[in-house]
Amino acid sequence: MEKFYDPKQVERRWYQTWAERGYFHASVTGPGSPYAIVIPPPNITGSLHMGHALNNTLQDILIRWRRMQGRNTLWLPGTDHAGIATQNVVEKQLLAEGTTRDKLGRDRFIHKVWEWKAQSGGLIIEQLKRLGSSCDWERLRFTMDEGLSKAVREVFVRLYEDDLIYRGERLINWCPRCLTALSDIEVEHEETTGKMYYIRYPLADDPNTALIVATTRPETMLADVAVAVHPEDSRFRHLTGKRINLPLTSRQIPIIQDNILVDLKFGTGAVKITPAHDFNDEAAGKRHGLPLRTSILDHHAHLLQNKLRAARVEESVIKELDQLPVPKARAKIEKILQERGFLVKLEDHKMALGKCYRCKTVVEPYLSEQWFVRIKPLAEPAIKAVEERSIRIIPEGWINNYLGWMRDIKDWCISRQIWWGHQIPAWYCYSCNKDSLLRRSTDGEWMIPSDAKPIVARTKPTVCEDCGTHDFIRDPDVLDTWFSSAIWPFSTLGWPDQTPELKTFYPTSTLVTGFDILFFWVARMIMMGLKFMGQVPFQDVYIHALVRDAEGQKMSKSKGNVIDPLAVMDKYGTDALRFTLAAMASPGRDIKLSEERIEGYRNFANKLWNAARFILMNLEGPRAEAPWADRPITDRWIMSRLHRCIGEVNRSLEEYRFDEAANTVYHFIWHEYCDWYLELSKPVLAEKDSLKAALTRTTLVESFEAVLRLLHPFMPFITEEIWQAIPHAGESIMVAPYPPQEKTFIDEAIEQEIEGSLKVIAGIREIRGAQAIAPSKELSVTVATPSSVFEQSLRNQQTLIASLSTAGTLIIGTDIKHPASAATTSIVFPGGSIVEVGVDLAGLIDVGKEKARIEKRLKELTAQMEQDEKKLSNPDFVAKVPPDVLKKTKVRHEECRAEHAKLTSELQRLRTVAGGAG
RNA sequence: GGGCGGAUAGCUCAGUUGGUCAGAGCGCUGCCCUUACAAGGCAGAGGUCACAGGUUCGACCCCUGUUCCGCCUACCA
Repeated sequence: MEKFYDPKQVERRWYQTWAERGYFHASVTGPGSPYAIVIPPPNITGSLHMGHALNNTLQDILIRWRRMQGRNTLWLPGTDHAGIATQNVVEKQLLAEGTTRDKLGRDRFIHKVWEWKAQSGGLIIEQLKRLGSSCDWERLRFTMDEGLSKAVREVFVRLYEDDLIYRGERLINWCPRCLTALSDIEVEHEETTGKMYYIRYPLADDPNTALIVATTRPETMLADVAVAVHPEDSRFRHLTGKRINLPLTSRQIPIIQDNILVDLKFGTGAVKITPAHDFNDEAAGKRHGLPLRTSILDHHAHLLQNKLRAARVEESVIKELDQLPVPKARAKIEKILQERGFLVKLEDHKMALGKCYRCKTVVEPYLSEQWFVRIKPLAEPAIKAVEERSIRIIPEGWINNYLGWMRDIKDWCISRQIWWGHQIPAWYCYSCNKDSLLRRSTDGEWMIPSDAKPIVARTKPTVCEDCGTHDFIRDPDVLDTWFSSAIWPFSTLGWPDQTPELKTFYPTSTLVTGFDILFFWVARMIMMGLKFMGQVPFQDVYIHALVRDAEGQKMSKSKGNVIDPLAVMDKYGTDALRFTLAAMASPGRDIKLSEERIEGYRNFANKLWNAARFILMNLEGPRAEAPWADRPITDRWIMSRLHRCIGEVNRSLEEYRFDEAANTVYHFIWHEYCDWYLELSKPVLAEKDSLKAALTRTTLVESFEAVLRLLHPFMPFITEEIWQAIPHAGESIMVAPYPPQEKTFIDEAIEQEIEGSLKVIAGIREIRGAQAIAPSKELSVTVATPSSVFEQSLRNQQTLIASLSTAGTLIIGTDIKHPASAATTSIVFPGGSIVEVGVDLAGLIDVGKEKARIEKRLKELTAQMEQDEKKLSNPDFVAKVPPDVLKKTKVRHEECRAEHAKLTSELQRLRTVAGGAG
């Protein structure tokens, strides 16, 4: 074995072996109670980033842990077609090839996307494999594969039949670059500084009087239908009902009162109402029965001549604005208003601009025909499920977040004006609608008029019930990508068919995801699961943090602060990356990832590797079995410690405390198993042919083998590699049992005895450190203790202590006098029963250093004693404190006093020595 | 505007129902290439737990306020 662990070849080899042996596959008839996780399907356009790495590491830890526990474990993988994102990617590629999707036409474009998917869409899957993900690849699903598409149509039709889906003309968020509608949550708000325009609106009957209206989007004024003032605003009360000459148009609009839209304390107190361009205005317009004047924009967010004309904008203005995109139109309007004296004031204004979450283009509220899910009836049971804890959300802080959003949920716009996705299963009779049917100029798609009657069906209808003809056109829109994601937990298991998979694995056990898609995905899965399966889709939702860079910034390509998990895996190994992510996954806190931390856990892997080397080197001799009570005490000690560790790791994992579990096992392996147990075993093993050595060889194997199993979910590769090299039962650690805590191994008395000895060893080393005495220098050491029990236990471990502290002679006793001649030193362990360790330094001692050390310790002791005295003299403390705390305090106080006394006399003596010398 | 979370060692973060919890990793200092490991060992230095009040016998922990910093959300035109 090499001195350094080399992950590269190990990882590839073992992953392949596991896959070949079918360990990843879950059978519906498999033994054990089912444990299932459906993967949050990564986009086919995706490449593994740290978020994926974290998300899938945590899932794999759970999966491997449960699988080893003997559960019938399924991790169902898949990918998402990612409508807009994928379409954007392929469009970019087309552009490079000198063509566009419009030139290609719908069918050929979609064909292109499938081609792209076949070529590049599997990348993320290969990357997940590199991470060690033990998914059941035989069950790999894609949101647009046949079965899932069928499920999507089924869900759509049923929702429509239940009147939970409707079509209508609404104001929606429109991305002028992607040319599609977006749902509310697909709009990201970003604080930006814009301008606030103050515009004069002259009264119709008194042009010298005017209302000043404030707006951030002056171009929309051309579509104003009214101006609102607050009913309690005395400034304007007399104007209510009067009309205004809308500047730059030949229209007159009314002044009305509205107490919802208008905030008395904000702006000028007068608000323009533009229902076609603003969500609040739309609502206000509805309240007052105002006309819903159509938008002045086209779908590229360009101002359009004929629409402006319909709004009765002056021809000269139309000429200047025609075909201008919004930002330019805004500048132009500003100029025109300025010239004509309508612009009274202009100031900077902070506001939250809505942007497309896919392409960051500023979205425009846009009036158009869309499909919606009537969401309230679906949300109610989903709220209840979480309130009643049928679904646990972990950490619980997210529950309120979820409930708040669900209670205030708005209808879900599910139609998208793109091509890549599930086309809406709605058809329209051609002959019934032919008079109003138009083709869109850009891509030639049909524009379905709002009064057209949709026929929603699982398959294309054959005959029109109204006119008997057979020609149908299909609704050109596709569904929001999240529509198919919403049914992922059951569509992937074969629904709508009643498959054995569905029966065995639904509801799934745990969902592991980031909070960024709590609303996009989790909430909708809960709604759909309850609606179509009548059961929650998962029992637990574990929500993990975001991975950020060392400065706490969200990692993104544009910021250039991305730590690439693949590069990390190359450099440090997959196990190191996985362990880092697990150890840092504290609930409710973002992960600020730094390379140093990963390096630290790479070192940990190497530590384990070298422990394995040590053990393998020592397996030469015979191994013996013996009743547990006859094993060497150090062996019994480490097994006791191991089983405590096992208990904690299991408990932490039950609570989704990946960080605790990882830190516990890390600390145990490095600082107990390696630092102490392997060192303690050395003197035992040195007696090559002894029974003790033979027994310890057995324990070495047994304990280490269990340690590897304990660690396997976190570091699957290195544990398998080592496990295969040491004596073991079974064909792979992946399918070996996860160690359960066995209480019979836990022995409090032995732990105390060994740990007391360890403290003595540490004490002797400390003196070496303080006095700069080489570890190899043999010392003669005197240990004094007032406790005969402890004395006995130290005597039992005398050889061990001497060996690990390089004490040539070691004297242990209850009441030993200091050797009269030599300068000696002593050390006392707070809380332990040792009162003094005297070390005969045979003239090596540096008196000055020693005095400083003792003086410092005396200061600490004094402080502690004062504090305890205060407590103990306080009657309230004595009366109210729990007895064990009181007892501990008293004991500590006594110990402090004793130590203080000893050290004081020690110091006195040193002064004499020093004085004598000087 | 509302909501949530954070402020603990030089850096990144843990800290279980208030009482041996002031901790880890990295970094730093000293001594060690001791046949598992220098990607290592042993030892050490380093913190008024953001600030100010309060509750309590006792507060990093609970309450109130303040100051910074994140994030989510929202109709301030």
